[in-house]
Amino acid sequence: MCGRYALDAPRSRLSWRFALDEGDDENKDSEDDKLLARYNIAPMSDVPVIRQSPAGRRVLHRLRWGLLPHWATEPAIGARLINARGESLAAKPAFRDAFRRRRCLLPASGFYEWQALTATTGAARKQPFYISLVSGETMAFAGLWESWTAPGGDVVRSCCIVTTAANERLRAGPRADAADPCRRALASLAERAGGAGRVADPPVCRSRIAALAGE
DNA sequence: CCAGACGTTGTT
DNA sequence: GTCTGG
DNA sequence: CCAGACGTTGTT
DNA sequence: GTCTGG
Repeated sequence: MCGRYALDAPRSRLSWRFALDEGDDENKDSEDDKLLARYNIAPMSDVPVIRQSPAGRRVLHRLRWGLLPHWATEPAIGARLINARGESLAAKPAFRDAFRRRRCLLPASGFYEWQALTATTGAARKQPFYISLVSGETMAFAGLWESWTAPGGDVVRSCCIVTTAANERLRAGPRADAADPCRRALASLAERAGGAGRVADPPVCRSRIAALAGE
């Protein structure tokens, strides 16, 4: 599953990595800088998404994470449709249409998974892990998207992330080695977030994730 | 038939 | 404990 | 995913 | 809009 992730990549890198076609007017979004430098991306926020135009152009667009099917009655519906299981989405009413006609990619530097700690104290704590490619390269999630029109007429473009069985090739856990690419990437993200280019994210999450980076 | 959901995860 | 909102 | 709410009455 | 549960 994926409920939080990070993206820290300039447009030029995404353009190269995913062979984007430049020139689309939507490509020039004044908030791009904020969208492309985040280490704690949460559902219901706007995220950069790569879509293919009818003419076949690959373009970076900004959509809300949390799918709003065409039959949705209120935007809050999207809060529960942040992931779609790859094994079943073709048959699910919430995802079927989007799966047939509206697929996309969500570029990411890495993503977070939380593991429950069976601490001796009764307190149920969770340990976050940051997962990224060993190469350090930008990755992308498979995604679906929708365009939803609110009763009032406002249009909301939304998306969700396709999930699948855990990848067996994942390394068996973070190394103590400070040179571990995953740790280096997270440390870099945490440092960036604490510096001048800080992004607006919940302080509690920030400290927890920063704590992970520090160990 | 109508009403209500429409999704995922992880778990003693 | 469980749901909602972000 | 996490954080935070979780409820009712009556009212200029 | 379409499926599921009652």
